[in-house]
Amino acid sequence: MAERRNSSTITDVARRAGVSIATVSRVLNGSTPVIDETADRVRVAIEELHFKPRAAARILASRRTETLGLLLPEIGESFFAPLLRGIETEARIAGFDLLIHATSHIAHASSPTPRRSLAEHNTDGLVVFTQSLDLEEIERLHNINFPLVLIYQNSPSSLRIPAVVIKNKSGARKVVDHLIEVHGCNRIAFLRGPIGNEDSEQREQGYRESLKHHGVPFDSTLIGIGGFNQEEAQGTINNWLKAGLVFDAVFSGDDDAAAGVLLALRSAGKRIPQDVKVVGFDDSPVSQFLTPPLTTVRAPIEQVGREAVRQLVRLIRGEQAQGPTLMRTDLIVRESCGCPLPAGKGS
Amino acid sequence: MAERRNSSTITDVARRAGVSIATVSRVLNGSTPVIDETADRVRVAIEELHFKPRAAARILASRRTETLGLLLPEIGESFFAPLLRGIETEARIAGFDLLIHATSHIAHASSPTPRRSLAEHNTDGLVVFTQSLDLEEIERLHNINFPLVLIYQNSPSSLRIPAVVIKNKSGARKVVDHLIEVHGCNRIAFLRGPIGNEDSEQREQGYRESLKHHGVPFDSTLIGIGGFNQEEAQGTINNWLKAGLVFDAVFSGDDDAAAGVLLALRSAGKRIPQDVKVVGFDDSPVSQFLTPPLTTVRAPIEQVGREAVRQLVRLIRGEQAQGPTLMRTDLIVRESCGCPLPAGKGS
DNA sequence: TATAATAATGTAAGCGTTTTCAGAAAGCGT
DNA sequence: ACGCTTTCTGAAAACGCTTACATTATTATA
Repeated sequence: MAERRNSSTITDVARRAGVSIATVSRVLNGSTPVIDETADRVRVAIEELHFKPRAAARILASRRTETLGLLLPEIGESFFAPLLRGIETEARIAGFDLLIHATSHIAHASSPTPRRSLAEHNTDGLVVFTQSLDLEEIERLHNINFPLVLIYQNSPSSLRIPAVVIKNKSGARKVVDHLIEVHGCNRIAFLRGPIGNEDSEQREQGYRESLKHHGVPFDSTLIGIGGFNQEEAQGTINNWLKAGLVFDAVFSGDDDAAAGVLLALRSAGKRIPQDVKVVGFDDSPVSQFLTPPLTTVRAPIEQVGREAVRQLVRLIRGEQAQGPTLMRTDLIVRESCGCPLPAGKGS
Repeated sequence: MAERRNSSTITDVARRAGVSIATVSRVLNGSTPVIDETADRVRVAIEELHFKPRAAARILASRRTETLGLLLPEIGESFFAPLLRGIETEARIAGFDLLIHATSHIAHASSPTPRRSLAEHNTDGLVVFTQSLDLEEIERLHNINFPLVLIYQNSPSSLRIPAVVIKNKSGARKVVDHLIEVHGCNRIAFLRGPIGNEDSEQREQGYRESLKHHGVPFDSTLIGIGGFNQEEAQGTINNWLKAGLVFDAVFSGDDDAAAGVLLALRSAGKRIPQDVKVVGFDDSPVSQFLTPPLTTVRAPIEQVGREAVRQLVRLIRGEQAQGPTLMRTDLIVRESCGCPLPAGKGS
């Protein structure tokens, strides 16, 4: 590789400005007052030499990385962009860098072990998405007092790690209530997310509660696998249709899966919402573009990201940890549930 | 903040294994052969002490960061997830970490200067998305021989920086040809992307070429702003409709914008494709869910990400730089252009 | 005016690795 | 048994910063 080791260091700057490296460091960090005139000389020298402090040296000396880590099981579809946008924005505001690891492929990848663990010494704190880190490791990190914020996942009750989660149960409750109360559905299918996923479980609870509250019998054959993705949901609906299962509505665990439901239903000649009503969860960007526009539950994805980082930064700064933060949800009524098109939308 | 500085260092491991730190480093990196028995002792010690090497110390000593940077103007919608997935996957395979900076908010954010520049000393190389870094800085980095790969943007001709780009012109050409040849359109509007965006310009070229080739007159009033996002596109179409502009098709610069076009058209009571045909570009995940499913040009977004990282890694390893890599596109015919639904899709 | 307090700067000791260099041990041909 | 490689290992010097502490210059106080 061609050489490029010529770049200047703090020593060069100090020499050129006629001060000690400590003073340069001070104007760099504002850690101690420096006489204006001196500081200016230093700034000029920095400018002239195009000096950029090495992050590694800084980190090593200060023992602060100024970097946050984001752990994800995988980089999902519609859900992912707003989440990352929230996280990146807030991290930037707080002056932190962002390191991203999708952990899923670690297991079955060619590389034997992840070389760096994206924790402890490489970041000041971690935003941990559900199912991206096993409980054992979460415990270990928490026990050594490493700042951690969980998102879309509650803390194990013994640990009290701050968590930012969606009000899944009440959200699910709202949308299923709507299906029953407004549209008179009584054979409502539910499409689960990945196994072990908390969101999915809580949404199922809301679904069951709503059923119970309205005296609609629960039928376990109406619970299917959606996997929180389009393909699996599509497959499940196809199978059901083939098997002749009867249902008048589908509550899909998330919007990506709802897209699959719509696809499967339509290609089987079912009309939505006349034959089957469909609702989702998340109000991800796709949902308004689906056919018909999807009735869903708005979960403030970007806000979850921002709030998580805010809490993480507080933790890093040594402030008190918070309990779980519950983000509210809103029912977004569009057309896939059978409600009429809102009036007055034409230009 | 509570203490957690107790974690072990290479010195602790060396002492426990009864070797020098140099030897520990060697078994850590495999840089020099170490007798099996000794190596095992070291490995045991590492295990027992839960030793994790500090990345910062490593970077400082080795002058390699093992980190790649991704520079983006902003974290967009449907486009973004596949791109990042490609980049992250390939980076992981090559053993690099990934640092992400969205540069847009730097300009108008509260923080005066970005604290760290995500270049030179903080990463081994950079994947640079269009409009995320100004030409001056690109030149500077290239001149000091810093590994750089451009995506969705060609290298300034004087510089010869490797770039991974989409065959925009031929892609646009294909889809506009289709509109003219198959559907007989002759008042085709084009919705531009952000100003200065190369993709947009090349797509416009393809559009113009197709018009010219078929003898369809070019009308500059049919060129509008789409901004590569839903909102702007929606606004433009609304304005056109209000102004009574006549067009029989819209070629939207990208799929996000196409979604906006569809929304605006529909809310004005236009039928698609009967009244107006609509086509997009990218084949982003939403496009198949739009109403009607969007005819578009498939651009291999995830592949762009992967290829960019592969080239970047080669550059970092000191191999020869490549010229621009053009990724092929395919016309994806769905229904929004007026083509009939493909047969045999029912289950 | 002498002296204590205060403010600005410099000195130098780390931070935890990698890596160069040199030394010790072991193998080998003669 | 002798030197000559060939392996493996250790000592110690970087890497480029931050920061505790020492020093000097300045001002306030008696």
